[in-house]
Amino acid sequence: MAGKVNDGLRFFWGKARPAGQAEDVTAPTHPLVAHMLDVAAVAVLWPGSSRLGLDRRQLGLLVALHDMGKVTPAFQAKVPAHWPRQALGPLPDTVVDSRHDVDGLILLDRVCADVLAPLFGADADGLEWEADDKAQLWRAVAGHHGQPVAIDETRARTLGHAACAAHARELAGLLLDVFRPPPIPVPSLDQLRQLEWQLAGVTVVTDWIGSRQDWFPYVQPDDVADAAGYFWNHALPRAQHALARAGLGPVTVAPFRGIGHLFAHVQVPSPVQALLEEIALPAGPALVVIEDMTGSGKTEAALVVAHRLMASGRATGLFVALPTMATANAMFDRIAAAYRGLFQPSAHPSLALAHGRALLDPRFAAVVAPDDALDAAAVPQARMEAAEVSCAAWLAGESRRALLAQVGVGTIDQALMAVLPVRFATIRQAGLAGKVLLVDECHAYDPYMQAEMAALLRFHASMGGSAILLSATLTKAVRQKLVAAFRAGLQQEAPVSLSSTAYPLVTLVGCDGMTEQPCAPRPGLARRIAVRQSGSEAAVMVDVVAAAGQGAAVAWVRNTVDDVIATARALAQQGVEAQVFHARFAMIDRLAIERDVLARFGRNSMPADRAGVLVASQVIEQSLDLDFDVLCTDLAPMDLIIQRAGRLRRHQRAARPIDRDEICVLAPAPVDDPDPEWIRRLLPGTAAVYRDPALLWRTARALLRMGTIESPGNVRDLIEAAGDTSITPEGLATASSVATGHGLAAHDAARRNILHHEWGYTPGSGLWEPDIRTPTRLEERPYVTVRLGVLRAGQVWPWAALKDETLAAAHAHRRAWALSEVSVAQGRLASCHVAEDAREAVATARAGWSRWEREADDRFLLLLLTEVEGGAEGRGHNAKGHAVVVRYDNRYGLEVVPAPAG
DNA sequence: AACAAAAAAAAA
Repeated sequence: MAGKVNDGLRFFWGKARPAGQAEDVTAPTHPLVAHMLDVAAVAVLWPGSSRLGLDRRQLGLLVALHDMGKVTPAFQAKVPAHWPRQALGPLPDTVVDSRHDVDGLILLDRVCADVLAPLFGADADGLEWEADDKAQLWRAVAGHHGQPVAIDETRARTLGHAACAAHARELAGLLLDVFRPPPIPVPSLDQLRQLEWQLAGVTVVTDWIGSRQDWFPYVQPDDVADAAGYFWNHALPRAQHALARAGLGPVTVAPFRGIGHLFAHVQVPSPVQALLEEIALPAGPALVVIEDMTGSGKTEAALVVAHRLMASGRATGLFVALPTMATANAMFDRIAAAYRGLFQPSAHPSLALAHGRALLDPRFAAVVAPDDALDAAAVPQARMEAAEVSCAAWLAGESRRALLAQVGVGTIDQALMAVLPVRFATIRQAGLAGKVLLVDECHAYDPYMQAEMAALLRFHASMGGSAILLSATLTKAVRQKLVAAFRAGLQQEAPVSLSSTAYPLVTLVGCDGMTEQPCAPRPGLARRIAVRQSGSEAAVMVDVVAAAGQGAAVAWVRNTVDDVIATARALAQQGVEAQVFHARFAMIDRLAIERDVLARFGRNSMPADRAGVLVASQVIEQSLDLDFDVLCTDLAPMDLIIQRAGRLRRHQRAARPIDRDEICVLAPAPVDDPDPEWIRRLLPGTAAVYRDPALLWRTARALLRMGTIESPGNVRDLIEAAGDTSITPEGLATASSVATGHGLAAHDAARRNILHHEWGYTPGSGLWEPDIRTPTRLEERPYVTVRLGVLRAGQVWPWAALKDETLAAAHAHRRAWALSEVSVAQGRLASCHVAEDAREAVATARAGWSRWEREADDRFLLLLLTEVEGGAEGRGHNAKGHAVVVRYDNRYGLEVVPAPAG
């Protein structure tokens, strides 16, 4: 009879309740066979599985086999009380320890090879599966612990003769009998690579879902005596339920009916929006690059393309990637308002925010439904309809799972980790597979991240995915590189060369080539800003003071925090109380300043409040919608100067105290033959932050020559002129080439780190070593996270809890500490001093932190502050071991100064 | 000699 479990097999356990968990469940363990079938059932029903191109019976069998390694004594002895003596006799005194994922691969690939042979077919010419190719499928299902596994030949010889070999063969035969799959045809190499990566992802996703005890209650060994019966009558119904609860039930995409159906507020589409509503998209996976001015409605235009790609069956969901958590949070709000329009009204797609701090965002936390809320049967109809935006708790709980939601918004890092050899990269791949990958602000990346981006586009295209890139302007070189990466993923090695310098511009890329489509700018958005160079700090200071005297809204963007603070102090001496804004504040204070700055200088600011000076670091460069009458800035690379200039006269205003379309750039004169000290003499900090002085020099020179920044008129020319490395003055050549070298090294480092799709899911596809942590961003120098605390009544309180009482509650603990953080260069502060009598209180406070934060005590510092006039003070040591005083001032932020002697 | 902002970090 089909699917009858041989006597002993049902006693093998697959899951055991962790010690200490409630005993109110019927069984202490879950049979191995049951767990295998649970997970297989989830795989068969998971909508994402359809992309694999496998028959459900084939998929079910492959995924069921993922835990084959658990038949070994090594695994069964892990909980001696559950040792299956009915099958294996008494528990031996010693059992060799071994990993069940590695053992699983050996059992599948070697021990059970002949039993499982019927799964593999031959093609029309009688050509059969290569042994190595079969091994890849086994690797995909066996390597379900986050990274690919290799066969250990010594272990393979041992296992081949072990008693459990017979059990493994029986188990394989049993599962084969449950699923009775038709043979899988011989794949092309390309198909195989796609299949193995995707299979690896599906196995992990479904194993995570199928391992939830509350969705798959433990059963008794006798319940799996009829394995096929268990699969059909228990596993499948539970899997369907589980998928709905996880927020991964099937959803249907709505047909595209025009931009107005997605965004009620769009009455008249902008030219780029109108173009993208109509333009013919290339067949198959497509890359669409949209370059247009800020304020032109690029995001809406991108969602139009995304919807069209989805509606034409090329994708089932969307992931929006942004450069920062703050921009991701803001985008989450915008997408939340529109995403339901992508799907049929009856569908309940999940929308998730994916980044390290997602659950600290109150807007996301508010839409996280309890586990059962998405279970259609359990939720009253009224509530279903009311739930405009929702995300299952299971998805929301963790960033890797959040990527699985039908619509996701998050940091680019979350997507980049899909192409890095980090644990469970495959689940991130599974999350992105079948989605439109929308990358916003895609110019904002350094060489390391650019190389990762290229790798991501290539991998995504290899998996059949489409992508949309948004930017104000890309250099041609970057656009070329990203286009080439996508085409490489489509196996199109023939180079295409970009020619258009039009702006705005839409670039369309597909299997059959590339087209560039110029586009008109949105009417009324054109800008022309004059650029005035100022050669000394003092002169800028005079201008700022004068403008403040006239009641203007003035901003000075400085390149270092120390300069920001020093400038604000100098202004104060002249009677001008400037507001200070940079990132060296505790998060709670930074957010408060941000709110204040937005109220004063934002879109809805009142003329009476606007008079005043803001001295800020790069924090106001992007994403904050600020508007100043007068804008000064330290010299910076061209794209950043253009970004900063966008903060001048950004909004329509009736009257301005100073009414001039002009920015002032503090920069040394771009003389023809600058000496090596050219930038450092005037702006030493700037030289350290922006390492290529030639880039700064070309920026200053181009600005001076053109005299204006005109959008859309000359921004492309300005950026290309600043990036033209063929013009590098001799005096700056050395420093410039050092900087270029750093960039190349970073680029190379990324290329060494990334995963190679074409090598398949093997240990060799990347640096998978467990002790290597591959970062998504390179850190040029180490930073520590300083958490500010205050000792009161023998207890350490997070700084934030003193500022906001609601954060003092126990449940707000995590949030309170996160809001009390400041990031400081380790060179300045490496350790904090804790007085003898505060030691216990500090230890108690740290004990409440997450394991990661607790254990990395050289990276997560707790600084005890004592209140002093105007702020607070603490003590510590810098990286050289010198004693320092940390001053925290409510207006100026955190400063580290040498401790007074003695 | 001098240094922005930015992200990540537990398993099935």
